[in-house]
This record gives sequence, structure tokens and C-alpha cells, in this order.
Amino acid sequence: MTNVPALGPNEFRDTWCGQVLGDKVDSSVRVAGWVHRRRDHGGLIFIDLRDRTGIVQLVFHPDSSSGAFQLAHKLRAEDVLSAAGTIVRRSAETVNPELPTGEFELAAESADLLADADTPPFQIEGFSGEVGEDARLRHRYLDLRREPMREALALRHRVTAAMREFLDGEGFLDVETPVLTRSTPEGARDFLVPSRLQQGSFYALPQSPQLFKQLLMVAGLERYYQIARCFRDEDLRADRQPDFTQLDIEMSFVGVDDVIAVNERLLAHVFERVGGPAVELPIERLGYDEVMSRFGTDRPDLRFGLELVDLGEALAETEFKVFRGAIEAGGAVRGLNAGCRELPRSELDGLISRAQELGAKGLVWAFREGDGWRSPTAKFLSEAELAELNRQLGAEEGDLLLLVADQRRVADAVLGQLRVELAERFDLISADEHRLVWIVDWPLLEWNPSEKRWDSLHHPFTAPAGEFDPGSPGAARALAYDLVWNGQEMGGGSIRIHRADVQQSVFAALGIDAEEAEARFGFLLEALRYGAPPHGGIAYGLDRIVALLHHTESIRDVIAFPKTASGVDPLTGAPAPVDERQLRDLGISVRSGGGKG
RNA sequence: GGGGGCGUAGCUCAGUUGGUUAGAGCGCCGGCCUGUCACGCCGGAGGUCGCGGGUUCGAGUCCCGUCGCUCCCGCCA
Repeated sequence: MTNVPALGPNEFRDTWCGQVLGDKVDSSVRVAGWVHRRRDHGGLIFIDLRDRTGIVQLVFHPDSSSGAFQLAHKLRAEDVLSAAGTIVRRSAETVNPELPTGEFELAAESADLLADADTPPFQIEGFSGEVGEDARLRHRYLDLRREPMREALALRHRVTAAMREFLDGEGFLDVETPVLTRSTPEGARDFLVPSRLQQGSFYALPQSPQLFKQLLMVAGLERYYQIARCFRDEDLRADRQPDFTQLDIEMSFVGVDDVIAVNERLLAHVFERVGGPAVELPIERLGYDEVMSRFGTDRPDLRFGLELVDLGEALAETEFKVFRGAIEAGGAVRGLNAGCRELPRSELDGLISRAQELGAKGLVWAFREGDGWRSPTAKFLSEAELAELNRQLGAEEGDLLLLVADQRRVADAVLGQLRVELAERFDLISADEHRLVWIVDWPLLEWNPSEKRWDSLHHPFTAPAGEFDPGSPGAARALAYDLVWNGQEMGGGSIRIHRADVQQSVFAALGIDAEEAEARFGFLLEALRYGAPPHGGIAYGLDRIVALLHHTESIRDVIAFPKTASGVDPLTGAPAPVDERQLRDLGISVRSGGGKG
């Protein structure tokens, strides 16, 4: 709570609780806030009064003639109080070193009960256990009175304020884009809003302002940003909400290096302003192919090793059918050396289950023992193969080795995830270490085997590097970049396609023919024909950034009014049924599930 | 859509092999207390063991179903 101004006198108070400090000693002061705690000694009553800025102790003596003492006796937790009195310095033995205001207290001479409070459903403070999230969300306005939540929201504010401060200084314009817009059915599921005036038609809530910000570049705004609410109707996670916030940025007449450069300065500025980790510039860049090879994921956590190794060559001649089968099917055998860690059989079995949950058919574990392995799999491999595997994995005596044989992308995904979980299990990550990295040089498209078509890795508006050859779509690289912080994707962006003909050929490669492209993205293609500047930008997941800075796993802890994992807001009860008349107005007659009414 | 975990007092939790009247801490209510700051002391109230069904002489405990919360997989261009 650093951005709190000094208060001038007003009807209910003339200073904040947290600002009852030495400069006010002997002065007469009125404060207001919530009764944080009451300590009633019979002939002497202490009230801790809390407002946004902190806590101050009020002392009520029975000799005050105003009735304040009698009032204090009746006060209960969370009552709203305004109290006036004299600020006094506490005697040395009664100082509370835990409290910023602990050297002082307000000797209350009068007090007004502004509102009394029912007993809260959970304790606001002073309770060591963690309150269940359901209870917290049902009474979120009470949860937000608790210090961690006050700090989370204050931090969030400081982050967005620092973003605006920097971007304003760099000449960016904050422009709002519509929340009621048009559905674009690829990608995430849209939230739909029925139109009353155009019955049978629907607005969609934006998954991102992507197309509008490109149109703003066509419009000549040059530099745009927006702290934009985005919506995706997909299943939730600890780091996913149906409505979430993005810092959205777009610039004209720029290439990859230009966007990265301004964003690196943005991050350094924001982190510096909010007391985040120091950002060393320039931020490291790694190519997509390299990180996939070394870490099995496009969002690598660089704070620890356990890198993946390709073991296909060592096993080229193997008789072990699990490995040979994977290699003959065009797949790979990938492994990692988890270091010298003795694990009980139950945990090794747990690793196998986890690997299967992540999509692998199985997982081979082994401990290096002499020149060979201690492992149920050792008997299927020759001495020469074991020796070569040990060599390639850099295995020393006792090292735990994990191998997955599968299609390359499956093996990578499984070992890439196990790598992170093992690092947590083995405590390889120090809390104060931070690693930022740009992932660059992405493929433009990837083959989707289940749908049998090419999909964009980022989105269909991402510019290819160099000329786009529709004949070999898999070879195209993208002018795209993701920023990864400690293994979490903070944001990502790209240079966009600014020529209609290029955009059309990329649509075609994605299986969107000219007619469909015209129907869905005609407004974009048309805009690109009226002189679109080369442009590019980025979008950051604001909730995730604040969560990382706040050292919390769940973005719900940095959102004032989040939804539960099933998309419900326990406070308001949303989503809720609507009445027949509302539906009639919208021309909607179907009611599913035989609902009430 | 699938899998794991959880659901017992207002909150956080314990509850043995199925066995008497279901417990603790905090909170709440009443009383006492003039230097506490998670004040202390004494007393008290508070339970549809998520819900429904089943097994059993007997179910918080076992079984089936269901609902809610949560984590993960799928999904999230």
C-alpha cells in the first residue's frame, strides 16, 4: 500500500490508520475503519482499527465522558467505526514492533459506530489456517479485506499503472475495442451473446482484440495498447479463467527486434516499479527447435538442468521391441538424467502412472550401476547399448535415468513435463532465481494429425519469415516470439501479415478457401488492401504476470471476483437462469433440460 | 468428456476394526479482568457427518448413485 496520499480532514476521518506515526504525536486526530480486533480488559479496552493502509491501536479508558468506553465494550469484529482522540507515544514496554504504527496509539475521546457488522463467516485475520476458497469466494468482499488479497490487488494496480506509465512515455495510445464482436470459430470456443435487434444472430465476446488492433494499425495509429478483457469458453484451470485480462500491444513499421526491444524495456520498467526481480537486458533468446530438443516444451524453465537427450542413435540396432517399435514407427526414444536420486519403488511407479496420464504408453526407469543398469528393462538391452545410453545421458553411478519411447512430440511432452515435476520433487529450484527467455524462430504451421490439416502455431495472421511457399507449408518459419518466465508463458506475439495476398495464401494453407476467408475475414482482407503498414505486437497474460509477482499458483488470487473451476461465481450466482420473457425478447424459445418456469 | 483428491460445528480440521451421548482449535454468546496487541481466566451455545439409496442388530465409517469444490488429462488458433 504505497500509493496512499495523505488525507485532508473530511467528515469521518482526517488521517489513515496506517499513517498514525510520530509526526502526529500530541495532535488530535480522527480515524475511521473496521474493528480488526478487540481486547477488552474490563477497565481498559484496546481496539485495533483497520483501513486499507494498515492498523492502529485505539485505547478506550472508562473516564472518558463521551460514552466512547461503553461503545467500545459493545464493538464486535468488522464493525465500522470512526474514532477521534489524541495520538500518543506508547511507553517503551508497550510498543508493538510488529506494527508500523506500533510506537503510537490513539487515546480515544469519542467514537461513532457507523455500521455494525454481523459475525463474519470466516475470520478476516488472526487465523493461522487457510480458509477454503469456496467460502472466500462466496463472501469475496470479506476475503478482500484480508491482507494478502489487499496486497494482491494493490500489486495488480501497480503493475498496470507501471505499464501505462511506460507505454504512454513511448507514444502508445490506449484504445478500447468492442466487447460485443463477431464470432471467429477457430481456436477457443466463443461466448455468444444473442442479438435482440437481429434475431437469430449472435455477438461473440472477444478471445483477444487481435483483429481490431491490426485494423488500428491500418488506421495509422502506429502505436496502440489496451488492458483488455478477453473471453474463452473453455474448461478452467488454476491459471485459466473464462474472462481474463491481457496487456495488448501493437506497433507499425517494426520488425521482430523492434518489438522485442521495446518490450524488454517495458518489462524492466514494470519489474523495477513493482519490486519484481531485476531484468537483465537483453533477455536471452532461444530458437524453438533448440528448446524443443533440450526441454521438450516451448516454454522451458531454464532454472535447472535435467535436459532431454535423443537416444535414437544409441538404439538404432536394438532388439528391445518397445524401443524398436517406436523408432520404426517414425518416433523417438528420449531420455533424461535426473541425477543421483534414490527413489522408492512406489514413487517410480507413480512416475510411470504420471507418464501414462500425460500420454505415454509407458516409462522406463533405470539407475546406473557399474557399466549397466539396475532396472526391470536392463535385461532387454545389450551391454553395449547400456554403456552407450549411459554415455549419452552422462550417467554416473547411481543416477536415475528416465526414458520414453513414442512419437517424438509425445515423448517430448511427457519428459518435458516430468522434468519440471522432478525439479520440484528434488527441490532444484531456488525461490529467488528467475529466468526470462524469448522463444523465437517458430514454425509457422504444424500438422494436426487428428484433423489431418495444418494449424497455425500462433494464429493465422502471423507473418511468415521470407516468402511463403504454399507448396511446403511445414517448412515455413514464423516471425513470432513468446516470452517465457520460469517455465510459464507470460506473453507472445508476432509480426503480422500486412498484405492481403499473403494472408490469403496462408488461409489457403490452413484449409480456408477464398470464399470462406471472404465470409469470415473479408473485413480484414479488405482493410489490408487499403495500405496496411508492416506491423506486429504482443499480448501478455496480465493475471499470470501478477500471480507470478505475487508468488501464488492460482490467478484467482489476483483477480477481485474470479469464477470457480466450474465457471461459477459463488458470490452473484452467475451464470443463472433467465426468465421466459427475456428469452422471448431474444427470439429464443428452446429451453434445455426442462428448467423451471 | 475422462481421471485423482476432498466434503463432519460459522471457519480449519481429527474421528481407530462398523459399536455408548460425534470431538479439538479458532470464532460466537455470557461473566471476570487497567497495558494488551493471536490478551488472559471461568462458563455456555452450536451438528440433516453434502444429498439420496443400499448392506447391517447397528453406518460419519462399507457399497451404489448424485451434487459441490479442487487438481490433472483432453481442450485452450
